[in-house]
Amino acid sequence: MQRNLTKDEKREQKLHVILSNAAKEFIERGYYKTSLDDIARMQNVTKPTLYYYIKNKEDILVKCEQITCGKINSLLDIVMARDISSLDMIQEFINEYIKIITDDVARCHVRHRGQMENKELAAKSIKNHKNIEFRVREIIRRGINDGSIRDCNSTILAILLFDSLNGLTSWYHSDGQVTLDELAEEIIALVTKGVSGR
Amino acid sequence: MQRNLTKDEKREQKLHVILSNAAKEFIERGYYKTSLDDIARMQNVTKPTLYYYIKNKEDILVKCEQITCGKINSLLDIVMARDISSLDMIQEFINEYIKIITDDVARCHVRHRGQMENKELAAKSIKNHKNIEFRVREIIRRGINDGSIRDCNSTILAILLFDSLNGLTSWYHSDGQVTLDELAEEIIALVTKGVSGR
DNA sequence: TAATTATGTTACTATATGGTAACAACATAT
DNA sequence: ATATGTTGTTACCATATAGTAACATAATTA
Repeated sequence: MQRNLTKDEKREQKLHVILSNAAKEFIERGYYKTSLDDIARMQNVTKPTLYYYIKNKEDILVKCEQITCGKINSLLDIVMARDISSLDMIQEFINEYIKIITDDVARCHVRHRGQMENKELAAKSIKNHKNIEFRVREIIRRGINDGSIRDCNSTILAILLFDSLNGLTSWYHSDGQVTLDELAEEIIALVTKGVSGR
Repeated sequence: MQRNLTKDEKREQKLHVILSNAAKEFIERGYYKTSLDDIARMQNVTKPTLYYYIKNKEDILVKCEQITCGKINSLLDIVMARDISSLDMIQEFINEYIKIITDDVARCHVRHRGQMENKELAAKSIKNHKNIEFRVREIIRRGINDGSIRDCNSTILAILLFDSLNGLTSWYHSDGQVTLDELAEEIIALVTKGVSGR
């Protein structure tokens, strides 16, 4: 048995359910094809009730983003603090990033990042991602300096890395044939060694 | 001076203008935020006029897809017919694919692929892409056999390759600092050699 | 020139849906 | 017990917009 939840914890929990359900639906049917009525129905409540937990429809995207970017930045904090080569940092990052990103809320964020109708929110969203990309670029740059990473365009590399990692969100499902570990291994091999035969 | 266009050529041309404009707007503002009235206004016509060129709004996505997939499949025909190693085929493919994909109509297709509301159209769209992916996988498989490509999971590799290439559509703009050739070079280096320092 | 077809327009309908106001019931704290 | 804040409801509005019908006109063909 779980101890009784406080009022705030309950609220938090309900918000999380709303976000998960909405995220899943946004991914499967699209943001505009999923109405607030649909989302409310999934919680067995009515639309106005949602407004106790979210400011408006777009706020769902914002909240998904906050949660996901929070996780990614924490991961970067941890990885960058470790006493390992930059190449190893990248590998470690890939390993954990995959785990973070294959979750409905994160998927939803990746798919809708920077697409808010509210210009300010959209700008903030893009900035959020750029910041994460910048931090990874920083690791790459250090790697080029310490020799663990081949001399290359760190900007392009960072982008390509994120494109392939984020691409996972649209095809990887945990119930498929490929496990997360296999996947991570394959990606890391590709990133480090490339595909060349000899 | 250009010779006079036939009726059908004119029609074709107008359709192309509609598709380009719509594609650009769908990318920038989103499919649902761009109304048919908006698109019509760009051509200085009214909404009903569009219906002489397209069946309905979704048909714009379908037509963008047909054009783009046509180009990609032709490219694959050419590349696969050449008498070069499979690794070289992949390199050649990347080189040309980048040129195809950095165009508004292709961008629009990439962004909206498989997202039609009409289930049949969506299924056909996914199939279209899967077929292209399959052909690239076939090149990879041959490459593993002939030794030009390292032993790896061809399915995952094909997907990752397309994810990073298609990712270009959301950040690469020809007016930026990176030229298409530099970009292709960097991607090919990454794919073949990876990033490892030594 | 007459007839037909392609291309365009104005005006409209049907429908969906984000958001809100007003009200109800419940839990909690004093 | 009573007051207060929280969480929920029903009913509604405003607005957007895909698609169509009916009509007008230009262009092409017979």
